[in-house]
Amino acid sequence: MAITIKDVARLADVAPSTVSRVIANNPRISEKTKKKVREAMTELGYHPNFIARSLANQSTQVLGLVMPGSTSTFSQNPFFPTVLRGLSEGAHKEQYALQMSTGQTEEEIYEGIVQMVQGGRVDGIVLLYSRVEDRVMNYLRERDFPFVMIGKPYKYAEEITHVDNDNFRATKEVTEHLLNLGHTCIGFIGGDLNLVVTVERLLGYEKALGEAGLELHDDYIIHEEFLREGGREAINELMQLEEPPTALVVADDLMALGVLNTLDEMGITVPDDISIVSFNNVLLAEMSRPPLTSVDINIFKLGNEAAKNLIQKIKDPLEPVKRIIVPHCIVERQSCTRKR
Amino acid sequence: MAITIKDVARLADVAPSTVSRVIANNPRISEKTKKKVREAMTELGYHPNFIARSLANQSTQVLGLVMPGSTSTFSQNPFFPTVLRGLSEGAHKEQYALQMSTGQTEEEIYEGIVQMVQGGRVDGIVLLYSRVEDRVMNYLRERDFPFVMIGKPYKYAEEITHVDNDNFRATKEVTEHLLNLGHTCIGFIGGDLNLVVTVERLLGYEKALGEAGLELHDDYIIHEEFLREGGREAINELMQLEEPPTALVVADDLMALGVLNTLDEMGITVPDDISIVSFNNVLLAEMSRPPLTSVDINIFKLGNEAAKNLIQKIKDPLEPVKRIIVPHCIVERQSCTRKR
DNA sequence: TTGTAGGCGTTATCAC
DNA sequence: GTGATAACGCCTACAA
Repeated sequence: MAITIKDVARLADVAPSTVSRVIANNPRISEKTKKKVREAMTELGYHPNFIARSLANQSTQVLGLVMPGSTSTFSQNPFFPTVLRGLSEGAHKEQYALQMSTGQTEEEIYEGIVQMVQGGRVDGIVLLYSRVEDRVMNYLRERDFPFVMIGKPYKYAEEITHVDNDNFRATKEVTEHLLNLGHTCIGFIGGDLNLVVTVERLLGYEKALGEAGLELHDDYIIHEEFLREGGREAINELMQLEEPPTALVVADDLMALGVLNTLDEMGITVPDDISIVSFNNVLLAEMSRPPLTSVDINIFKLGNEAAKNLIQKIKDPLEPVKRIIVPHCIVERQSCTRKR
Repeated sequence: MAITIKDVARLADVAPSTVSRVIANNPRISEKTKKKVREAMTELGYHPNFIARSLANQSTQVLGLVMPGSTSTFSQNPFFPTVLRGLSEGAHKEQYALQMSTGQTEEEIYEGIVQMVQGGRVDGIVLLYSRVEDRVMNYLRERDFPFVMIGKPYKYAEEITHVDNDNFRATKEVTEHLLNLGHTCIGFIGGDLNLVVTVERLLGYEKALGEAGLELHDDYIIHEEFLREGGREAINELMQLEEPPTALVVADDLMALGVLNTLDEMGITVPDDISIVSFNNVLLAEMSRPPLTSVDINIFKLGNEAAKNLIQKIKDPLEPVKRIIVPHCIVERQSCTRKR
C-alpha cells in the first residue's frame, strides 16, 4: 500500500488534517509545522491520492474529450492531433488531465459520455465537433453539465460556450477571391451536411455568389466525407458536367488533395485549367503539387481556447456564456490563377 | 447531488450492500431482489460513481498514455492518431478509459506520469515510443508498475512486455529490395538516434549492405527528426556528395515526402534518378507524386495489441512478459526502379 | 494554530 | 440471501 497522509502525519508528529492543510497550503498553519510536514513528505516520497481527493472534493481535475464518430476521419485528418495539442497545453497549464471518449458507434460514444459524466470521472467536457443533431450535446445541456464546443452550435448558440472560426465569412472571402480572379463557374465541395461547419461554409459560398449577382447551380455543390476519397468522388462528378467549374472551394485540405490527385490523373492542370482554394492549412497544403491556397483556421488555438474556457467555466459556474472566434487568414500559394 | 446507492436502496427497500451486490451481479442474491433493485435503479436513473468505486477497489479502469516529448512530431505525424485509434478500440473492448499525458518538456511529462501513477489515476501505462535512455520507463520499472511499450526496449527487452515490428528485418528486406534492383550506392535517412526504432532500422540497413559485400559509407547515413523538414535537410546533404546515392532507405513517410519535394525542386526525378523506399505506409505514401513504396507496419494493430496486453497484465499481474511482433509488409508503388 | 470526527460513494467482511 | 459495519484516502466543519 502506498504512502498516505497518515504516514506523513505520524512521522511529522501532527494530525492527518494538518498534513492535508499543508498540502492545500492553508495560511493558518505555522511555517514551522509546514516545514516539518514537508520534510516528512519528501522523506517518505509522499504523493497525494487523486482518487480520494476527487471523492472528497467532488472534482477530478480531468476534462473529457468527445471525438467525432468517424474513426477514419479522426485518424487520417491532421486536424485532430493538432486540436489535441492545443487542448493538451491548455489543460496542462491549469493542471487538468485529459481523458478521451472511446467507442465507435454513436451509441457507444453516447454511453461512454454518460458514464464519464454520471460516473463523476470528469469535471467538464469538450465536444470536438458540432453536428446538426447531437445526442451527446443535448444530454449535456439537459444535465447542465459544464462543456464547451469546438465549432458553432446548430441551435442555442447563445447558451453554449463555443470556440469557432467565422467560417461563413472565411468562405465568403475565399469565394470572392476566386470571383476577383474572374471566375464565374465556381464549384463547392463540402463535407457531411450534418456538420455545422459544412453548413456555414456553404452559406458563405452562396452569399458571395449571390452578392456577385451569380445564380446558384445545384450541380456545382457536392458533399462528401472530409477525406481524400471524398475529394476524388466529388471531382469525378463535377468534371462530368457539361460546363465544369473553372474554380473550386473545397472545405478541407485532405479532400483538396484527393481532388488534386484525381485531376492529375485526368490530365487537368491546377491552376491553369482549374483553380482551387481549401481549408485548414495543414502541412499537406504546403506539400501538395501545386501547393494549395488554403485558409489557416489556427487549429491549435481552437483547442487551446476550448480548454481554457472550459476550465474557467468549471471553476466558476456563473461564468457567462462565451463565443470565442479564432481569426483565420488566407494563405496564398499556387493553386489559384486568373481565369483565361 | 447525484443519485447514490443509498437512494436506490431506500426505494427498493434493501440495504446499500445489497444494491452493490446487484451491480456486481452477485449470484447469492435472489432473482426477485435483483429485479426489484434494478427497477429502482432505472426509475431513479442511477449510475455508479466511478471515483468511489475506484477508491474502494484500488483500481480505476483507466490506462495512461505517454506521448513522446516532441509535440510537433505528435501533431504532424499520422502515426499517432492511428495508434490512438488502436489503443482506443482495444481499451473500449475491455471497458477501460484512456488518459493522456500532457506537458511539453521531458521534465513536465515525467512529473505528469509520477502523478498519474502515485496519484492512483491509472491502472497501467502505455509508452508510445522507445528511447535509448528513458526516465519514465526506468521509473515504471523500479516501481514495478504495469506498463507496456510500443517499440523495442533498449535494455531489459526480456523483462518488459512490448509490441513492436521486426524493424531490423523489415529494413534489411527493403535494402535488399534496392540491392536486387542493382543499386549499390544506397543512402539511409533515419530519425533521432535516441529512438530505438532508428537504431534497429539502421542495423538492418547495415546488415543488408554487409551481406552484399558492400562497404558502409558514413556520408550516406543521416539522422534528422521524423518530419518533413528532416527529410529536406537530409537530402540536401546527400546530394552535395561527390557520388550521391542512387537509392534511399528513409525511415518515415513524412521524411520521405520532404525528400521528394526537395528533389522535385532540384529537378531530380524519382524513381528515374533516385529510388526511394520508406516506412509506415500512411495515407501520404499513396498520395505523393510518385506514390511511395513503403513498409506497412500496421500501426493500428500496434496500438490495439498494446492495450490488450496491458489490460491482461493489469488483470493478472502474474501474466508472463510478452513480446508481440506485428507483421509488416512491403507495399510496392512507383518510387523504385532498376538502376541504369 | 492544531486536533477530532464525520462524510464523500463504494466494496468487502463479517454476522445473522 | 441479506444487513450492518468498517475500510479506501482525503477534506473540512467544529472544537479546543
